[in-house]
Amino acid sequence: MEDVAAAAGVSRSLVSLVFQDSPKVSEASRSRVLAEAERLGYRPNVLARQLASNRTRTIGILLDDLHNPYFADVLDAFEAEAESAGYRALLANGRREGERESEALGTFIDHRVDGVILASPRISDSVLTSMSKIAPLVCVERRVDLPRIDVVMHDERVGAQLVVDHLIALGHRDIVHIDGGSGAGAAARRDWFMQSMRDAGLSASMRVIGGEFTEQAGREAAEQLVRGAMPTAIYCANDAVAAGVAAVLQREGISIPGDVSLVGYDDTMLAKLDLLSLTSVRQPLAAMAKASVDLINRRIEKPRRGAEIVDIAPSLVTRRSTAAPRD
Amino acid sequence: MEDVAAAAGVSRSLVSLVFQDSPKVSEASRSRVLAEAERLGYRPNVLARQLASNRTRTIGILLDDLHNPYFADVLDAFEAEAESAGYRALLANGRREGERESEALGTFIDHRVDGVILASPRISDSVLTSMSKIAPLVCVERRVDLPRIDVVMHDERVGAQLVVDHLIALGHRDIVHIDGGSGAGAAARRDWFMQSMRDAGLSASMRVIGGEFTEQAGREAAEQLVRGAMPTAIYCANDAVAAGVAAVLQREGISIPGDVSLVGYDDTMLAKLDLLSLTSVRQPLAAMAKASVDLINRRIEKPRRGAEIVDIAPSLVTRRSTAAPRD
DNA sequence: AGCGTGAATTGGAGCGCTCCAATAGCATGC
DNA sequence: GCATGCTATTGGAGCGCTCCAATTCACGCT
Repeated sequence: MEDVAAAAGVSRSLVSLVFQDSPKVSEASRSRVLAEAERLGYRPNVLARQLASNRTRTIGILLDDLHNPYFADVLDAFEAEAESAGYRALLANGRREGERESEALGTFIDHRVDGVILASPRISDSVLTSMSKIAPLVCVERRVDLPRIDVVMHDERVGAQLVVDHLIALGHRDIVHIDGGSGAGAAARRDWFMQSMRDAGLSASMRVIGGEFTEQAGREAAEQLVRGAMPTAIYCANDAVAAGVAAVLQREGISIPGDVSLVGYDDTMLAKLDLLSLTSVRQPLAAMAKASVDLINRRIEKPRRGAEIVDIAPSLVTRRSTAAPRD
Repeated sequence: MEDVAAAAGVSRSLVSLVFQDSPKVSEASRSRVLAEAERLGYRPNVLARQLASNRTRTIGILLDDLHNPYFADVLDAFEAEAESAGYRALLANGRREGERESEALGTFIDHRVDGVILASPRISDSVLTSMSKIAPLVCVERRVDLPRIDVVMHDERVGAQLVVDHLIALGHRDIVHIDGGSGAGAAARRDWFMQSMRDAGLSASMRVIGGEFTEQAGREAAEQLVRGAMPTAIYCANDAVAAGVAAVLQREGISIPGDVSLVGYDDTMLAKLDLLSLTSVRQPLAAMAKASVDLINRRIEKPRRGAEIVDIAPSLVTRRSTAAPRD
């Protein structure tokens, strides 16, 4: 920096201002400094800059599991939003363990991020509370109820409603839900399914099978159905479960959607696969990302604000896995 | 830090040494400092530490596309390896554009990472060359030939050999390869397939169809095959292509592996899907990660070392998509 | 000529740490 | 009683930047 300043015949401060895009630098000085910097191959040291300004313009994004294609979509949306709001995104991989997640959160704090977005975190409330005193935290898809922690959810009620309405409109009545067991959000998904069915006057023909958010769980549930009474439609807790179900049905020679309609959740890469072409609920990730970054910005401005909960409505993407039931 | 030092009755320097795990601190001082730090909630500022020490103990990992499940596997392996070698991993998402990748590489450099691992990068040689003067660079799965840039590859020759041997052992002779077009590594994959077929004396019955590394390309190639002469086995440039092929075959009522055997590449989540259960070549990611981090370490020690190329043999994972051809 | 104005520029303190050379403390050996 | 060699500590300069208050400068105005 010293060298650039000398070469351009200005002070170090002026060089600093140029690289901050300050409006109060004359055009002449600006271009001279820029030219010399280019010539000398100077790039500002981000570390020093962050240390001196006490602002990193960085948001930490903590993901649960990058193997789940859903989180790749989540990442994309959030990274894009952070970037367009002028932040750099730092990424960490929680690998489905609360312990590792807490650690990653600590790393974010150590790096003085301006805020952290936690996607479906498993971290304990006590860790969340203590961290929330240091940096703004936003929980996505987990409804925590803690003093200064904002929450962004997609609206499970709407999701269930969309699925049930779609299936009923096609003529289905005998619908099974394979749930996500004790996984995050599984209870809400199941409960709203039941509520929607009841509202439609179908409490008699609705069924729920216990599962998990995995392909394996989908296979097991499907085998159980194949041995017993098949419904005309199966609504799965997520796309992975639906993939497991599809595998078993195919092996058994049961056609989708000819014999049974299949619905997933999350609209991941799996649903888009032509082999599966799965009707699925698409979470409003872009809107959720926008809301999250907004909440962080607002909490930076006003740290003592009360916690907010934002709910955003999902949409249904219909594909070839759903159709009217036979006869 | 000042406060901790005062509370523990020692100097700032001593506190610094404690947090560096220096061996020359007495047990008494160490525990006193640690206790006070704990009590006061002190955590060292990573930024200041990195600035002062001029070492970040951080490796940048540049991925091409997190939507491709292959890269989720790559990330896992490399992150784990970096961590166990005492580095923190910084992640960036290139999103399949050389431009964005160059930018991300610039960000890494700005953050003074100790080294960068580039997975299948599309960056131009000139950018690579200039960046390699600032930080150690390792290219994974791209065979660049530049002065100080090390390369880690999995051995395409072995991969092709494994596939061809497996299919021949099952009794196949009429084998089609759907290639990756102009994608990274596609040429090598195709060429070694042809070489292996020739070596087996099957040049007459071998065929290659032009494609791309996408599901869409797989569908198109499959449609072409369905309309023309079907082989007894199809070897795809990657798993996504195989998924596309499988979708078309299923729709046409062509059974896998009854009528035709299918082989993929990369052994991603897709291959593991029960619906597909795809025989696929597994890249030795853990070994590749280890080699990469090693190369970075060695280049930090000896920056002017000549470029090295490391080749690592992959393995074949056989699943239900391959079997002996009909009669 | 003297003045006020606003824009452009500058000097220097400070961000929170590391690291080096210097110092303190203390048991040894003679 | 003193030099010697340790190890445990300390002071202070310095990492590369930002940011504030102060200064300079050119300009138009009375």
